[in-house]
Amino acid sequence: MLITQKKYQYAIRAIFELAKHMGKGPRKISDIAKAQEIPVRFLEVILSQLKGSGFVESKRGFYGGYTLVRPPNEISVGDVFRFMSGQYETVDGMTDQSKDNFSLNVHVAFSSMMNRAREAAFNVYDQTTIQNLLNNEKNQQ
Amino acid sequence: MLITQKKYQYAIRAIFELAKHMGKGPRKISDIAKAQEIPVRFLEVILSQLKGSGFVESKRGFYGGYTLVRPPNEISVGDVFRFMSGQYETVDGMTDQSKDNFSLNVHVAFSSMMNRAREAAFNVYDQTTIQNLLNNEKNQQ
DNA sequence: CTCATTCTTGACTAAAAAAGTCGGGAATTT
DNA sequence: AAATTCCCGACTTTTTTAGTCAAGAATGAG
Repeated sequence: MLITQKKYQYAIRAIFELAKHMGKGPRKISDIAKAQEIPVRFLEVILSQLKGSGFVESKRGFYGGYTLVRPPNEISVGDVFRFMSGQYETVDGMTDQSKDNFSLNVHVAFSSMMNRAREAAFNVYDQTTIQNLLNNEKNQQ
Repeated sequence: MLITQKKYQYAIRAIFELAKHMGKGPRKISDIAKAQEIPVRFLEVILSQLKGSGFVESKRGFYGGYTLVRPPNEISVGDVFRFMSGQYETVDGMTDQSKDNFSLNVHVAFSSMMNRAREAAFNVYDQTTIQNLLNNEKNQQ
């Protein structure tokens, strides 16, 4: 579960959209959905989760919508990904190693390598901020 | 689809097991399955696929089984992963960008970042050979 | 030759995760 | 009060991953 989830991408794109709208008041879910081609109902769920991250705030009613409450250069893709993955209630409490109980073999080396790979990927995510994404868009137009 | 699949781990562990057995003739599927705690039937499928990679060979009959045909230090985890992912017939032929047709925006920057993350992870996989895993096991015992 | 053994093939089923939907309710503003 | 918009939890659908199975074909032993 570490790269290709649509949900993660949607989360980034929603925040990206909010970043573009900063200073202009709250943005409606339906508008974000339209702009970024995300299924509205699904986006509701995602934004609702994102509130827990502290990156966004919401307001109901006529002039309601979502607002980005931290500067785009202080939010990295890694932050968002990390938050989103924390949202799944992983009930087990067991590591892969304790589950299959022959630890003194390939498992240790293997999972250490897996961890290093994961870190390498997150290194990239952490170095990319929402602001970077915004800049990149500008350069392309 | 890039990190946690059991199937990938099983593939590595099977090859690892064959590496340990090198020079002693073919190893039976059932033995590999027992040694590495992999469901036999599933392992059949995996090894069967792996034959296409050129890393292993098989032989039927009484003294049959699987053999590793390349030295463990010439097989990297990345090689195996790459081969295994190629095994899925990805029929589409479309990139993520051509699918959703608004390419001049966050998508470009996002997928470029995703690619870099993927490369960073594979960099780790490529640097780890089966021999490395063997050595690591020895050190721990 | 024939029989036990072992891999082979392709289709099949099961389980889990991801993606997406829905209805009704609760704030907020006009 | 009425329109608007987010909120919440449960639900359904789709996709992916994991695992199974039965019948067949090669191989070597006796």
